[in-house]
Amino acid sequence: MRYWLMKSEPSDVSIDDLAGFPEQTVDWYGVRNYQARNFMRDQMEIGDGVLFYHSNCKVPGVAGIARVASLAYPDVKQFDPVSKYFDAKATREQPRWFNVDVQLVRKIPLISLDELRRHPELAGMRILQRGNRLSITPLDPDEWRFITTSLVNG
DNA sequence: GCCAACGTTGGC
DNA sequence: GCCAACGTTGGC
Repeated sequence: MRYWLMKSEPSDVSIDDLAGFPEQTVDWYGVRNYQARNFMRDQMEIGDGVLFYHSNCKVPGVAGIARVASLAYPDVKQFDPVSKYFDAKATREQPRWFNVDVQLVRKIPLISLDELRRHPELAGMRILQRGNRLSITPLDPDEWRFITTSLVNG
């Protein structure tokens, strides 16, 4: 059982979009970074905890709690010539990009990036490090616990 | 919309 | 396999 922080731009898929999807589940398409892909393909398991993070928006922060709902499988968008995520070098036989499904557990009052920075317990979070751009990062169990208990209920 | 940081690409 | 050029990310 692992824990992850996954960034989504709300103009693409917001927490409310997710809540309205069938099964409140989305296929996490469009990851085009090898490190982030490898996390999904090699490490994620069904039931892993996910913090759903809103990025590149007015108030960035953790917008909900979710879970990994499938193992990784080939990202369908890599085969779709009209998609901006199309990859001409990917084939059905040799897919390059993978994604898992992510299912909403519950929406929470937004924990802003500012708020995250305020807690020394979270100082080690990848997302808070200077220059970090990875869209999927692992979370320490302690960080997960602190955020999903102390911050969500406090 | 600016720009620092970082990843990828491709010529050599 | 180096590294300059270029593209992207994402907070501000």
